[in-house]
Amino acid sequence: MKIISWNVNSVRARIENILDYIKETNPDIIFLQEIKTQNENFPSEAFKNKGYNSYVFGQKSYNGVAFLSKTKIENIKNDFIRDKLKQSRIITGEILIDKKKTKLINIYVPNGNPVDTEKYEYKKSWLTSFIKKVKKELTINSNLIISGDFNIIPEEIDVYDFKRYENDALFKLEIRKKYRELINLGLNDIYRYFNGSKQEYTFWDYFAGSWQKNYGMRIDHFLVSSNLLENLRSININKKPRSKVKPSDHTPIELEIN
DNA sequence: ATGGCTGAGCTACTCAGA
Repeated sequence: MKIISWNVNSVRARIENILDYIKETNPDIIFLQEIKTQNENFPSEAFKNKGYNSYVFGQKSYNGVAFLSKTKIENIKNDFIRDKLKQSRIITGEILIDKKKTKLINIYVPNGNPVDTEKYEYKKSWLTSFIKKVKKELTINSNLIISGDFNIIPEEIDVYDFKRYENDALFKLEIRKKYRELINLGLNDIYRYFNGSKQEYTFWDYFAGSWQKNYGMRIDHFLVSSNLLENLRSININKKPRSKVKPSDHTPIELEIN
């Protein structure tokens, strides 16, 4: 099955692009982030018409995450961690992969900039709570797929010019160490797992011709527990949606697993 | 290069993103 993660930067502003993408790619499950709408305004009908169920944890104006899925996702929850600011940043559910009960965790990690503000503190405490909960989760379920917009550049090769980002909330060592902590729980960065030292990005700023100059960064990830490695087939960053008219600033990553 | 786009909410302009 094909599982996709995409920060769409508003599901309503992006609806045509998303429907085109679905038609071209035919994914089984999509993890959406930054839907920027409340549940009642989510375009569930448009997705229903294409054969997808919607599972939404929305919020007015900002944030918001959702699953789209051709088949039912069980045990949908939005209380994986207690969010101090009550922002809609995690939705979880369960599916079967190769008869293994697998937990899907769709996340939109706080950006954290500027670093000398409470926004940065929020990102750190959010990540600390998240790591703690993932660790606990792994004691009861060894089949996890965590994906979404992590707002973390894991290593120097994951950004066009790392020196520019050394004091940025996406690349500060303190934040990258949180990512490593997560990995060290027994999770695998699947893009790296398949691609060695290849340099590809999932995000390009709207301004200053970042896309045209390929001034990007890899901040959207798939982390998969070791127990599921044998089921992985491929991973792909699909740059096509970023090249279209009225694009999101992020592009989808596509995981093939069965 | 701490903001030069973009979106939401709203109908003038702020907040947020990365």
